[in-house]
Amino acid sequence: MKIDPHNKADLSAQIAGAIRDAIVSGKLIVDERLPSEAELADHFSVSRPTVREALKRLAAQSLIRTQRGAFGGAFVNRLSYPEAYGQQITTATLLLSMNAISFDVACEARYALERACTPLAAERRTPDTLATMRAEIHRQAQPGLTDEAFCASDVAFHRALVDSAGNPVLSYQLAGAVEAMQPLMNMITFTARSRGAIVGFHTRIADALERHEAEAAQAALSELEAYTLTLGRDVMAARARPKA
Amino acid sequence: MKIDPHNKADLSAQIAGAIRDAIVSGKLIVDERLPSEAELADHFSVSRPTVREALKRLAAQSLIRTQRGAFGGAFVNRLSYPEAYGQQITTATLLLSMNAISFDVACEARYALERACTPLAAERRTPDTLATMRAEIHRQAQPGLTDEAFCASDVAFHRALVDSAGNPVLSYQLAGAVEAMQPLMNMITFTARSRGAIVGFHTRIADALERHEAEAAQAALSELEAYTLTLGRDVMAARARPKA
DNA sequence: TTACATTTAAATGTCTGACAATTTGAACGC
DNA sequence: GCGTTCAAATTGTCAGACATTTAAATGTAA
Repeated sequence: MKIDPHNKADLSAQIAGAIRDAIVSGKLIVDERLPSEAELADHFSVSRPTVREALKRLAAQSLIRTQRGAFGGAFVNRLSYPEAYGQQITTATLLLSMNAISFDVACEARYALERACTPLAAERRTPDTLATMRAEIHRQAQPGLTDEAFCASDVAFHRALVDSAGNPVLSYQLAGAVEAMQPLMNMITFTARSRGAIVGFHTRIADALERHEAEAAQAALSELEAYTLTLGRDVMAARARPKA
Repeated sequence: MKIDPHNKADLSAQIAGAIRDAIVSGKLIVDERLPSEAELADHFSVSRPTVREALKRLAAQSLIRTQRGAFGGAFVNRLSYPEAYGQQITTATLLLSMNAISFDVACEARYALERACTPLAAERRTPDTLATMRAEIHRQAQPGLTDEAFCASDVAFHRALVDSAGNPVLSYQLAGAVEAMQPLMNMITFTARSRGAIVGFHTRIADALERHEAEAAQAALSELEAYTLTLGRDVMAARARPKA
């Protein structure tokens, strides 16, 4: 593990990069203890605060965890699904909110990804994931639900749909896409009429999955996409002419 | 922006969280300058090194960027696609390598996601993305290519396929899934025979996209998935009985 | 007036040294 | 043998200082 003495970038960034490379390449393995901060400072010929800044960078990416006390130190962290989910969602949310992604593009991506796991979901859906979907549908039919709560339930329904595919890698990948859409969806005002329509689509999807009918589920999903798109466009149009 | 004085977690983590929340919630907007390190230290009643550790955490997630000199400081960073790609790929790669994801599960997820963008790719593929795919196919047919180079070209082909869909959100989501598979794919020894078969599938996919035939492309993709799966299983089986 | 060189101030980057807090293992006494 | 105490190692935090970089402000000459 070496750093370039002629590089004029931040030392802490260089050191973090060197350690990150060692982890990604497998030179440092899971749960292995890194040298102490003092030893790292000595090794890289920098001061301890600089080493600490580098370690904090790695900790922010969940690459290491630290423990205080004797025989404590920094350890290579096994990246868990929940940690990866969290980072995925933060990144995806910011990417969408900061880059003027159109509602149409985000919607298209989301439903394309969901349709991708529908065949697997139709094959493998469990009583458990079906029950989750039914419960969320029931919640969505309750009157007096705020728009935010309706949206949150919508996200929960779609996550259950994704989880039905029984593939953790897919679940991980789609968690970001589905959750990141929520702020955009929250801008929509769901009237009683549109809620009814959405609950109808959700019911059709759940029914199709229960009967192992992938194509019917995909069809309902596509119709839901088209409907969501019209709702979103209405909102955008209303925003474009605020004089009304 | 406040921190809990009774929380016994690291101060730098708390401060980073407070600033992150302010960014994600929109209280701090893109390109806005944060207070100087000295001001932040004063605001949170901590020392400057502690503030710096917090800022390095945020920098590691590309949430802020820093500039030296007068009128420099920390600025809220617009998360760009390349930055998001990079984080996505690092996270996905580690998730796969550290969690004993089976080749089958990873493969299934990858091809499911790719099939999801095939209909869009068939509709929108450009001469540019088609040319990229053809060039990679040509490279893959060269004799004397190392397994690693063949794999890299394979990834480039599939990225071109994904980019053909013309949806940056999809491209972003799938970058991680496709690239993260590379280390797993690198374990496969590609014989001349299997390379020929893969080039054949790739050619069928490119041809189908050129003719705007989504279903033919999906069919070729599914066959490629099945073929990849058998190659991977052979490798795993060979590893399971190393006495041979 | 304009163009260019110089100065200056503000900010981040880095270092040194110190102390606090936490955790573990080992020595000690019963 | 067992519980208690103590020492050592390590991270967490702080204070102050200096180095480096950058851009605005200032001064100077054509």
